[in-house]
Amino acid sequence: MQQYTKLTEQLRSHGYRLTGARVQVTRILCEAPGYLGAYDIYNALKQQGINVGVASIYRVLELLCQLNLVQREEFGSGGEKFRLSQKGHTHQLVCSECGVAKEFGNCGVNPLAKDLENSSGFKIHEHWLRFFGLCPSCQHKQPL
Amino acid sequence: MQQYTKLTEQLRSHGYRLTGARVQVTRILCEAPGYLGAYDIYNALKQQGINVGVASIYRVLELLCQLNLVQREEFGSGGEKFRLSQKGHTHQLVCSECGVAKEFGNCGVNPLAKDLENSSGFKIHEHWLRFFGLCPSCQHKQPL
DNA sequence: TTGCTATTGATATATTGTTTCAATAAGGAG
DNA sequence: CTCCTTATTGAAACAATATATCAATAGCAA
Repeated sequence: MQQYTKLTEQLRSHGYRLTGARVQVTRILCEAPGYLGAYDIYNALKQQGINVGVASIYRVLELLCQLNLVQREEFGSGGEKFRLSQKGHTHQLVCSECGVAKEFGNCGVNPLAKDLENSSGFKIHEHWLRFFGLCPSCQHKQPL
Repeated sequence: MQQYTKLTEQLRSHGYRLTGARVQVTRILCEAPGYLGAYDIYNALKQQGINVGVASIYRVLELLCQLNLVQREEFGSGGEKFRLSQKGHTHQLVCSECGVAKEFGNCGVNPLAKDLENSSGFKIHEHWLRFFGLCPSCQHKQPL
């Protein structure tokens, strides 16, 4: 998992100790297909017999966010979600059930951005385009 | 405040009783300039000497959301925020410095949504388009 | 006014997030 | 490899937000 190695090296090279908590949280993030909440990570680790305090998980996530290695998001209820930083700006297709997120390519909103800059006086430097829905696998699950 | 009357009539015409809790929560929403959290409403009412249980506030908000009279959002930490429905779905121009948000009109991404449904198998039910930038006033402030 | 029942507030509980602090372990020095 | 410093940790207490339950209440139709 070269992604994982890259992250831990980033931590080291910024002078941070490579501790158990950091290693484990980073590993879970690398293994996850999409967004995870702090308590998702906590439970995943617990299930693997690894105990990392909730506070530490938040601390690691905060640190990884500061280093731009992880992105923090929130959508729907249930607090903030995290995942490995992706290249480029955010164009996502997010499953509102399981949190899986797929990126997609260009979106064609740049002309609109230009118009908005002119009409609003804002200096736009970023945009998100995000679709929410049910992924194929969640569509087939039984509703409880 | 005709907005307020419209909301209460909507409730009545859907067969819901016009109760104290519904009236008060609706009124606060009508008076507010922007987004409010459930506890913001709770405290606003308390300050006016009106007691409405937290549970009821959530119930009223849920109901108003179902009737599409209120929109639920979340940005930043601190849970969900609510405000009266605006026309159209969420297309915002957000100042990354001061948080001011301006809505803007239609965005033309629906064709893209269709394409994505076909190529991904997702069942899309919502989207966000959000631009981030510096609003005119923040452009003139000194950087710290 | 009365009676039915949708609706409520209180309460308990769950979930998410932050703070504090003594104990621990990472990793450089020797 | 061992010691030492101190960055980092986990536990626990706390705070804020959200939901479930249930007996009591208040809307509203008749």
